[in-house]
Amino acid sequence: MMAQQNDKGESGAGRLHRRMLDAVGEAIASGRYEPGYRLTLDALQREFGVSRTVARDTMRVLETMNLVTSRRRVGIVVQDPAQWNVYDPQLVRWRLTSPRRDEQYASLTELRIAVEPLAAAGAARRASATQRIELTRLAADLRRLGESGDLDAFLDADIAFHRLILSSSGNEMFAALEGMVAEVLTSRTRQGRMPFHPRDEALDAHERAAAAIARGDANDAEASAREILHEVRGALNLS
Amino acid sequence: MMAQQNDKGESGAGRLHRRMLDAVGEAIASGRYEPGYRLTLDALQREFGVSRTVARDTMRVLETMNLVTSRRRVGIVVQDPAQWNVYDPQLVRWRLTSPRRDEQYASLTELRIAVEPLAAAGAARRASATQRIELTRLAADLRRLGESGDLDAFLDADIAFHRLILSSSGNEMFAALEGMVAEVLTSRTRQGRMPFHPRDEALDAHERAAAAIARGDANDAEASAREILHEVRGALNLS
DNA sequence: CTCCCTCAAAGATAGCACCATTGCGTGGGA
DNA sequence: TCCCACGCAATGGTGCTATCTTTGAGGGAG
Repeated sequence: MMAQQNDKGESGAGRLHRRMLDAVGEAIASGRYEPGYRLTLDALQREFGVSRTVARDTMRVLETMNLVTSRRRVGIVVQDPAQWNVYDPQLVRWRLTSPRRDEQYASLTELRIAVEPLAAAGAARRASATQRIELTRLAADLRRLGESGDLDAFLDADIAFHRLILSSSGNEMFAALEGMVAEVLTSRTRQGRMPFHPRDEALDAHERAAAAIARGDANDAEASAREILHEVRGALNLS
Repeated sequence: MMAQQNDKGESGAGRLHRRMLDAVGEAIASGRYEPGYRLTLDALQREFGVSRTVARDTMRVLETMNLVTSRRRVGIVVQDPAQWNVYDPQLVRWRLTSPRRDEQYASLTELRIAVEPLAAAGAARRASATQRIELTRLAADLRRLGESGDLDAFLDADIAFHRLILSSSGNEMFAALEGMVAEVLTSRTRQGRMPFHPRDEALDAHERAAAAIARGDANDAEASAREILHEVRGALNLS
């Protein structure tokens, strides 16, 4: 009867609950809604001009990410960051586009340093034949693109290289970090945060890692991956 | 008209959507609903005797975990495991109580091996004074309980020890793995999967790690943590 | 006769409004 | 001080409309 004043009129059309989710999620992730801040469904549906259904769905999703808890009579309470489900890719994205992006970047980089060497070792043991070949090809591409100076193409190849190591590691927990690594690498280049001129050592290490994985040498693969990440280490204020 | 035959009658009362979530989530995680299997809201609300609202909420949550996608006209489709949000603690739990628990256990253990050494190094740099003291105390407890043979108490202390390292690492991505580590350690003991008689080397390594963290020696902390995890490595069929 | 294109109907989610129930925190009264 | 009633806010339910998109039927062209 007098329902839809908003869904078709908006550019986004469908997925209007996605817009609300992004808005609220980003607000919490960025700290604009502090821990302890109380929301109510009523306020939310008025603020976003949506129905109770959509507001409820949205809050339910944020609840499973542990961004909020909802209790009767008290409302929807923003939780302490320590409780958050920080591996949720959506939350990672929100945090990477917020003022606190630097913390997030540092944490993710440290996680990369932890995971990628073992992922490389796993790949050396468990990658398929085609994955090994593809990895070798990508290492060669990296060499070529690095020397040609095409940073965008280099970034793409670099992402593909690291993704492939993770996904062929045979460990789905590692593979699930694909998107995170892509995000971090992209962010690194885009921001010039880590002045980016691929050094010979790095290119060598990529090739050595690819070769080690190709011939199934887990130890060397792990060591080479560690070397790849060595320069990254400098970006964090540790060691 | 024929609505609530179940919510009050059940012991759980409130959170009836939690029960449905667990049921469907566990079914998907265990592979009982294979990738590509199509659910519909109608079928779900009939199967679980819930209303559309609850069914929708539930599916929305599963959707943000990437366990399913819901497309118009086609229904709700179970996604490929590669897409799953495997770091969601809820999903971890479902997978650990499913027939495929062994894969999950192996993956998580490998992740521990990757993360804990770096977490220990981080703790050596960034732990608070009280955390360092507590860690030393826990290491001593472990020695005592290990020698006394009280496996349950040992498990509790072991969990506390590893949790504390993760949470004092200063990296919230590491800290978020607390629950996972607790789950893995518990599972290890409960199943006798890894025959558990704390060896002297392990107890020594725990004490060395605690001492290294206490005095801020990141390198030694990392090495000691690696040593702690060394015996765990044998449980996986790698290296 | 067959193939392809178009278009309409069907089936399913997306979303809305409104309603009853249930916890539970707070403040007023004994 | 303690207890209880009141009201707020979430939980869960019902029925409806809008919209999308798949699928299949029908018709025209080769």
